[in-house]
Amino acid sequence: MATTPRAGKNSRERILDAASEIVAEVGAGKLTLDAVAQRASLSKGGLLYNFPSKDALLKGMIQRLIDQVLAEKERLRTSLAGKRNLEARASVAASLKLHSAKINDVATGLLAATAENPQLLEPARDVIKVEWRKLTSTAEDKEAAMLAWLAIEGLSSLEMHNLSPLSARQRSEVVTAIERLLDKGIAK
Amino acid sequence: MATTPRAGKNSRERILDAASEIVAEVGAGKLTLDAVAQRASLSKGGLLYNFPSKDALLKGMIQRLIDQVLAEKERLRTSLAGKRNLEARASVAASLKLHSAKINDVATGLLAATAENPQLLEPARDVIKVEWRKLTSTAEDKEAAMLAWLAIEGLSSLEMHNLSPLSARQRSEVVTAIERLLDKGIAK
DNA sequence: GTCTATATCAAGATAGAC
DNA sequence: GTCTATCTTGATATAGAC
Repeated sequence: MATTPRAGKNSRERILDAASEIVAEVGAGKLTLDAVAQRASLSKGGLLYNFPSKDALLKGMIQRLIDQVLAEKERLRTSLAGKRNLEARASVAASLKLHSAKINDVATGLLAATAENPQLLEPARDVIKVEWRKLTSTAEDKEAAMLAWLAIEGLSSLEMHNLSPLSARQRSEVVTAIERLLDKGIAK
Repeated sequence: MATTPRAGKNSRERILDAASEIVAEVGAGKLTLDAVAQRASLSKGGLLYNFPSKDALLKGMIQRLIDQVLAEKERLRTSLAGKRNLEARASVAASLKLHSAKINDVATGLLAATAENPQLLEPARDVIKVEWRKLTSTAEDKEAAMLAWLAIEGLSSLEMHNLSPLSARQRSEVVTAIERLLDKGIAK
């Protein structure tokens, strides 16, 4: 039903789609080669031809996810151009926008999957470092920008693990407060 | 070397210690019944007598961790008594204090371990909900308290996964900024 | 309450045909 | 490039003796 159309895609993309769907729907613990192969409508052998190991598959999934998030942030940065603490705003907006999307469930699962092999997170580390550097070096109010970014990070991490205690009302209060923080800063 | 003394403890505690050490040192992916039994100096059969399944073991680990964190927060709340936005401060202080401790590595690992069985996080969900309710209902400045708590949550989540891009300097700037936020609030 | 031995199973990976 | 069949391993869990 909610399955992405896969006709016309090459095997690699089809496999990545299938794997992401599994992670999003039933969690990384159920991400087996068998399951991926079945969902991508090909055999395990065919799967392993495209991704020679499970690690290679995870690596591919993570890279694609990173690319998607960066692209979204890029779009939002453009649409927010001219605002104060722009980079922080773009990050906040991207995080909020992606939250409701399937992509977030994938991220959650992948994060869990990296527990056995933290090295898989290396590309994410690099990206975060670069984006953070942009954020801190271009902010009009560095402290506000850092806090806003961290707060959104906290919110998103809690929601990822389904641990968020915020009511819908509180959540929107928080979003408003973050915007105000980015506008006005911390009181003197 | 850094092994906790285990003489005089009952099997249950010895097992929980051993399991926590494994998770902290080599990650949840290596938390096998064999490894735990060996480290706790007993057989796999003996282990399974105390915890009839791996899930039961994980459940025990998580509960003990929650108890430890709550106890730490309790102590800190007392020592901070009288300050503005007390609950938020106690959470922030507890999070910062626990960061350097072994307990944080255990938490990281356990979080990963819950990927296969999200239900294990249920007790954590409950505790977070209760603490959040205290925080929001007693805060002198609710918005500041919420943001401070979320920011610390974000920092701690990033550090858990070794994803934090903050330099040592920036980290202490952030801590200072959070304190200021709790003192003065967001600017009007 | 703890031990040894073993059953069972799931999953990643390989080999070679087509 | 994809398939089937098979190997191998590592892990949970059970059974029954001590």
